[in-house]
Amino acid sequence: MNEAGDALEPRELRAWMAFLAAGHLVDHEVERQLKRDGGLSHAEFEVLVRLRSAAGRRLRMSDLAREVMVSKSRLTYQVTQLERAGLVKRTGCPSDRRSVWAELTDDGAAALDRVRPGHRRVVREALVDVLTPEEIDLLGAALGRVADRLRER
Amino acid sequence: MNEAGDALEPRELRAWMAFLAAGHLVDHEVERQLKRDGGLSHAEFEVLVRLRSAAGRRLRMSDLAREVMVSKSRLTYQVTQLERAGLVKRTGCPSDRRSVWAELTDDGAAALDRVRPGHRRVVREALVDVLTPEEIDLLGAALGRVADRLRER
DNA sequence: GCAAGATGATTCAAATTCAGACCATTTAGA
DNA sequence: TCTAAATGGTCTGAATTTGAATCATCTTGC
Repeated sequence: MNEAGDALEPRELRAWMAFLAAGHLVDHEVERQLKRDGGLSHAEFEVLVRLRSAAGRRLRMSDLAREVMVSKSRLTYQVTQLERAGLVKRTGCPSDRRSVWAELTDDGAAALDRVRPGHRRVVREALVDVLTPEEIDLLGAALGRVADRLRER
Repeated sequence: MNEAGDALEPRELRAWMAFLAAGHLVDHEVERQLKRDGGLSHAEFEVLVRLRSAAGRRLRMSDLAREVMVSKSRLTYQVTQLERAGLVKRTGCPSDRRSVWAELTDDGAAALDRVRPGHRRVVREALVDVLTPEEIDLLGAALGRVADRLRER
């Protein structure tokens, strides 16, 4: 019934526009809180979060880039900034001398602790608390599938 | 049961991460297609889309900025680029001499026609076709509510 | 053991984005 | 009618992002 290039149906269009708008607006809130409470961009925050939960609090640059979904050159810049702020440090990896470990410092962990409560509050207020538990589950399942599909390419 | 700064429950966390990841990945696809097929960024494309559906194919800069959800200075830059490419033109507004109309040109409309089929295909393949009709509806309702809440601030 | 290609990361210049200052006009209020 | 505040846009310099080029190190296949 719908060819690939046809206009979206109203229901589809509504979903697409809501998806776009919610993405923009929520991210804007998140960005604002992180900047205000810790001087961090959202991407920088994500870097710290991933490092925190990694074994030995460290990851190789390219794995980190993959997880945070940023380009390699962008990550290089961000890690440089974080390093300058003392929140992360770089170490050479002995087994593969091409790669570089980015490692969370104690200051980095502390910075994370400082902003995380506010961050959670924003995620709650902007997204979680606005949805019913059923919606939460369905959102997780549906958008999880969307993300998985796009990752496996 | 949940205080504002507590960690998210697993179900909530899954939804939040899926929301983030899907946002990034879908936007990446959209960006890629628009750049490839028409040399447009997603934001530029949105500008053209809004102008197309506006009365007289034109909007004042600040209304446009509000609709596309970009800062005023960013829109100034983007419209300058689009104008340079001949897809949009600026006109002074006679009733309020502060404001400026951004108006879609015929070339702009043509450019839109050129990229739109591909754009729809991407939205279909990345999002719409991955979801059931029920999920589409629920996504529209739930995220529509999220967006509305954040807009009314 | 070695050349050719893959991989990990950085660098560079150009393009874009940001935040705030700024200018012109309009609106409201005394 | 004036003036202070609000609004609409642009501009500026600094920060960030992009994409291609580069460099060094691994891996493969011979």
